[in-house]
Amino acid sequence: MSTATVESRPYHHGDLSRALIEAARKILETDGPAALSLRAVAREAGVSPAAPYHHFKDKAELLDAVAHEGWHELDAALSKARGENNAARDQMTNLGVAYVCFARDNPALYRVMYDCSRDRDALPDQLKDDGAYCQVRDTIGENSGGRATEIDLELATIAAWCAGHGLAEMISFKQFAPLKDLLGGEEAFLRAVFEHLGMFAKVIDQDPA
Amino acid sequence: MSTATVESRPYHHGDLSRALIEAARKILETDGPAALSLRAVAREAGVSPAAPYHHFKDKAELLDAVAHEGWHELDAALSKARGENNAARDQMTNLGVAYVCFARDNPALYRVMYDCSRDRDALPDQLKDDGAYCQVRDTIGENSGGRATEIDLELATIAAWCAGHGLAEMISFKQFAPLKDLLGGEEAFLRAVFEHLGMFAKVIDQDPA
DNA sequence: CGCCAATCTGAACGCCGTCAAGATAATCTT
DNA sequence: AAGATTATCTTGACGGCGTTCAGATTGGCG
Repeated sequence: MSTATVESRPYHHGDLSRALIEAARKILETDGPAALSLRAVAREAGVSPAAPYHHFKDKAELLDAVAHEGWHELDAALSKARGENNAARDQMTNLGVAYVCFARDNPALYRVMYDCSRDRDALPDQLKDDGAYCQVRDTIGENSGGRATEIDLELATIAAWCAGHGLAEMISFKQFAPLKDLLGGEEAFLRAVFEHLGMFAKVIDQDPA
Repeated sequence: MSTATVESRPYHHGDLSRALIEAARKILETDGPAALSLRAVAREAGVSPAAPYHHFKDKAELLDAVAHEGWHELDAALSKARGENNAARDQMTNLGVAYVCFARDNPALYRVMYDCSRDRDALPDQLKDDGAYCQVRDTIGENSGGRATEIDLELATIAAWCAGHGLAEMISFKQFAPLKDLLGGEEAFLRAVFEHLGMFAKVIDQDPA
């Protein structure tokens, strides 16, 4: 109930673009990024290797579409984390933890997202207009006691984003395993790291706990 | 004076392993990671496509060797930055800036370094014994007023490393260009971001400037 | 119904990583 | 010094990849 369009290959297939994207995501989850070839995607969707070229000019363009979905889902994950609101620094830590957990739970998708960004030397513009990036900025803004300039806000957001991404890329590294155990699990480890960043100290009200 | 062993192909070539590594690095610098195929490396070194298999069991093993050199050079870059010593927070910022500048100046090499790490879900162990990683830890340790537990030190190092890596991967993103101009250049931008991390607040003496 | 444009297939190109068989040269043994 | 052993390199092949192109098929529109 999942592989290809087994049921009597329709004439023109209906919606190949969507089917290709879903096939790509399935391969990503199942076999990882290394197994994600255009030919494999076409195979999984039940079409010939050349068929995708009528919907995407490139392999890269297909991956872009997959990445686009990924950014949307990351956005949703951060929204959810922001819904459960705590105060100031905790709220930022929660956001960071949610970000890294998304990357940990969708490693292949996360990799595709950033591979696409690297290839164009930029994060997708959508992020800055109403996406995950501005959720971080808004959260920082809401918690800065009004004493944050526009530039400080931007810099703090960049700092937060970079820290989150760096941790996201390393969270599964085996060297951290002993520390995770020591601190009582992966999420506790994440919180501890984020707190050691002394994150956004310049912008967010500090409670000297 | 650089391409292959043009001078009368010697019988057995002498030191192919080294030649292959250098060929790989040259291709990386010249044409980027996408052009780095084993066959291209062999071509550049002036040998047949199968020759490398007598020195590396895999393409991955060749890349490992290249990455190994990269980590060594990063180590050297951080050492140099640590030599020009300033006080506490500045010293840490300098280390971070040096790290990101290394990545910016050797983008393809840096990518190979982390690609190898990702494939094995771990940073090279050498880093923790006497490499770049422990330079960061030592610097933090030296500047913590003695009130840093072993665990705090480790967490602060991880936090610093992740932040550096995240920034290193994004430093060339076009969205940051306006901010760089506004702050008077890329290095000023880097310093500003690092300072907004409020980095290592838990561990390093804070001067309330 | 007939035509056009969109969609899909089949076969091909050049590239890739890798391997097995054979040639060649350095090294070791005596 | 000569022969045997081993390390090194080449040739040729395999399957898989991204991509293209000519031709078949089909849906939509007049």
